[in-house]
Amino acid sequence: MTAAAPADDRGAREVGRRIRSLRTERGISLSELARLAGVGKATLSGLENGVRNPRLETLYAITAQLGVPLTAVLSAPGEAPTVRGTAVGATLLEVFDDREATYELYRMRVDPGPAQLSPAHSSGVTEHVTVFSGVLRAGPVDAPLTAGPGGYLRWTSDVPHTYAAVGEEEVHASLLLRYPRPSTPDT
Amino acid sequence: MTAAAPADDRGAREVGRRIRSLRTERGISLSELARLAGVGKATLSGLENGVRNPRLETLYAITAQLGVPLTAVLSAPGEAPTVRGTAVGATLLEVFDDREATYELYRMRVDPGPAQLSPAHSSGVTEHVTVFSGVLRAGPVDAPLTAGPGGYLRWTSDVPHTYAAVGEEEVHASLLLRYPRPSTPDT
DNA sequence: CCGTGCCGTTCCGTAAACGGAACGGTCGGA
DNA sequence: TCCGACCGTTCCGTTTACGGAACGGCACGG
Repeated sequence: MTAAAPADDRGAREVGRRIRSLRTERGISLSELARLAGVGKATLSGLENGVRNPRLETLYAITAQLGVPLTAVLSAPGEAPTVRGTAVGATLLEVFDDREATYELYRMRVDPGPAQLSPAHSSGVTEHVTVFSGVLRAGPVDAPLTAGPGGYLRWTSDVPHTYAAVGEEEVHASLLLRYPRPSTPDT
Repeated sequence: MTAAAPADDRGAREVGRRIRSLRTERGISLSELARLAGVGKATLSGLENGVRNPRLETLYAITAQLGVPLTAVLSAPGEAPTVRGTAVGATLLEVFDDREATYELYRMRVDPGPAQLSPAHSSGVTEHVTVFSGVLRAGPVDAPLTAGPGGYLRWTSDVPHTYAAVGEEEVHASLLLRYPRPSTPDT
């Protein structure tokens, strides 16, 4: 199938896949979601299969019913990685400032191949990684840790550390950097 | 029918306003942007004035020409919480689809006060929380876990679970939901 | 003073997304 | 075994966003 996809602007297909994922996660049928969202079954079917260019209104009705913002189903393909290295690409998703620390939340991708080294950060900085797919080997260069899908790694990054994908599959993960605030500058 | 505004799903108007802003910021005319993006002037005009429900494809062509991601003209960042309960508010930051599982990454805030209960999810779903600030008590109702700033919690959420802020400080955290894929529907 | 060029809007025929109905397939109970 | 309910896909007439062309308005130059 899909020999000649009628309307694949290579974004529509991914959007469809995400919607289908969100729907099946919730355990509801296509028919039911279509009814709840007030759209036709044909519309939703074609949308999930990536054979339609949905109107914004349609997407909005569906994502609202799924309880997610529009941005959650729209791929950000042209998005330039914030950090880029030989093997690691990371996109900054959010920054959170607290009195005690600053957090930076990244989506990280590690390509197969040689490990990438990262210099030591300032004292007290910790890194938290949750692996989505692939197998990641990361941590201090002298004592790296390994985690597969769903796994969690944490280390203090005040020493040089390394990232590497184990095997041929590229690794997707969330990376959280925690920078403790050196002192509390009163406002 | 056709009240005054034919197509104001209160999103289309804002989208149009943002596009017009981005265009005028760059000092280019409507006609020129339409030509560069490969869309008709009528299309862009109607879109900026919020009298059309654009197709995803159209929006993509225009935002690409403006050099901004699609998300830039849709919902503003820091939008209303996606999930809202008595004590917990969460915003979906990203969805990641893997062959084995789907991940949803949220920014979560838990207000002080009574704990909020969450029903059981389907089997195999795990929740991963990294606390930014405050002290969080969360997990299965019969065996909740506790973590402070920088701490990490993980539990399987196929049983009813609870979230609560310990003390008077509101809790900020990242929440990662992992939904194992029940089966492999596509090729 | 009027022609020229570009602006943004409006008109109009066409292409495509839309909703409703019909279809084949699967599951569970009588 | 049969029947009914529901699933997701496909067909089809309707609605509507689409691009091209024509329009009025404004600024500049001859």
